[in-house]
Amino acid sequence: MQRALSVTRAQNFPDWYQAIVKEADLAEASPTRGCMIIKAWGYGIWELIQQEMDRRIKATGHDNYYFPLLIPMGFIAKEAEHVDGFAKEMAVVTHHRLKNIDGELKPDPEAELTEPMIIRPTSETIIGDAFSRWITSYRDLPVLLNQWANVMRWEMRTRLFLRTAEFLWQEGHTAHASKDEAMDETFLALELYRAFSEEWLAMPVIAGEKPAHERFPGADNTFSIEAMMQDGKALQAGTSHYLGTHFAEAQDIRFTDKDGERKLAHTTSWGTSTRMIGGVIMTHGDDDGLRTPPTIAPKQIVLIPILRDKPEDEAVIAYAKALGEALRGLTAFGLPVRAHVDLKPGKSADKRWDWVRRGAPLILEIGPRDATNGQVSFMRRDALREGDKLKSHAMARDEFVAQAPALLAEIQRAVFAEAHARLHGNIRTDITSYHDLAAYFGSDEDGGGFKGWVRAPWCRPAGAALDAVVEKLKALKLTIRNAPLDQPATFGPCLFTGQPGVEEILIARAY
RNA sequence: CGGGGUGUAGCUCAGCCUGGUAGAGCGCCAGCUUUGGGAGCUGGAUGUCGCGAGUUCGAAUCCCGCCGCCCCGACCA
Repeated sequence: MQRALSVTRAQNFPDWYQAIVKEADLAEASPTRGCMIIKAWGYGIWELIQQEMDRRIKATGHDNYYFPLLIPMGFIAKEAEHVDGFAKEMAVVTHHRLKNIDGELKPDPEAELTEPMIIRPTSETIIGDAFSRWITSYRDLPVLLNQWANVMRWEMRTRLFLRTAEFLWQEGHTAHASKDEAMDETFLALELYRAFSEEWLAMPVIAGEKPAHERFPGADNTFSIEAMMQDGKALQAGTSHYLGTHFAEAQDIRFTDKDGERKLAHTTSWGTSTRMIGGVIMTHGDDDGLRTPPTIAPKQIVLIPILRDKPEDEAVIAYAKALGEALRGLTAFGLPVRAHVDLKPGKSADKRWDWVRRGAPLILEIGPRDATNGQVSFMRRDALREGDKLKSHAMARDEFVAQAPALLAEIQRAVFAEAHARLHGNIRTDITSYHDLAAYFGSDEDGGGFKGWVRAPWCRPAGAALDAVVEKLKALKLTIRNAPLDQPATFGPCLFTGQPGVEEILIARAY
């Protein structure tokens, strides 16, 4: 069977991922190492993610701010764990002028900065500095802010959307009078991400707390949402941190409480990034390209007029334009329907495959017969084929217009249901020992195939005992993703030690 | 940053071992044919062979250095 992509998932999942990013016109590598050029379809998806995420962030009482890209180097040094976590991947700005030296353009040695700047890898330090000036009284709290920005981390190995040196994200930063309040905020953000991911990206996730060794540098608690990709690997799609008073101590974020005492503020931070697009690709993509969930499809309904250089072309174009106009007058997911008439010159078959690869949810092919009979021929991208053939539906024009929002909602439900079944059908709870874990994940060489996740109790060891567990998992290329928020009342024995378990964790291969 | 691979037309790649005029398929352009679905025929255009230095009468090919990308590892809130 001829597929719209050059590689199938079964042949080679990483190659398939690269093919879809390129062939669905999402992004490409740039001349700048590790950084990507996000193209129209990919950036359009990001804008729709931003729009709805921003709405939800504001609806929970946060305001947007903007802080500088460059951070004085001294700032990053203030919180010890934070430095350790980020020092290795920092881009540093050291000069403010170039000079032509012997025909070569070089940083001017005479223009070296007295204090180098780092390009923000995250903004805790520069926002903490502002907090220390803004917060003096309990009346100033809580501070609830968010920032949309680009950040840079000098990653050793990059993959488009999943891990790039520069990426786009939102970072929420808040300061509170008490630990309880800050913890509530941390969970609020986590729940916002869970709901957003499932409702808007149609990407089911499991929210939980990261184990100690996976915490954000400088956090007391780190929580994540984890999604399952079609190869069984886990993808961390959002994180939320309770930072305790670490940054408050390091940056002197103090306030006078009602009782007249000077107290340290409790801070949080939380973020989601363009990485979510990578998650959407590996959740909803198929061998014909992306199946973009209608909520985030830059064009939800694409109309392709079938033209043949004949007089009747004009009527076909007029019919398609009028239909597009009618569709744009509708509302879906609380927003105007995004319908597009593709009038670019070119063969209609090529145009159709372009939209199949990008994953426009509804693809309409409007020919002379449709125009004459007042009909619509359309394909649902989520259920593109019947057997080897493309499945085309026919419907009266007015009925289609009446049905379009419901169809989009149905597609959204369908892609979510598929992903939901995959996630919840592939978490094994019957693996109770490291031996069984190794038997399950260790059998790769004999063609292993799809491996899901394992959910099992553990005794939550610390120190050297935790290191030993991490090593054992590493031998199987496994990581602990998180301890899901919903925990049972009682626990079986620890998967690793056989001692009494204290919580259940998810174990998986991960991106 | 370590090990391996790789870089030749817009894309996928051959040519490199054994130095001697830069190739194929797809795509692109033109013409004709076709027309409810990834069309056919004919003709055409397109290359600093990743970059730099070297050996040679002559380098895509051999030597050295550098860079990008891919895989594995390390690293990765």
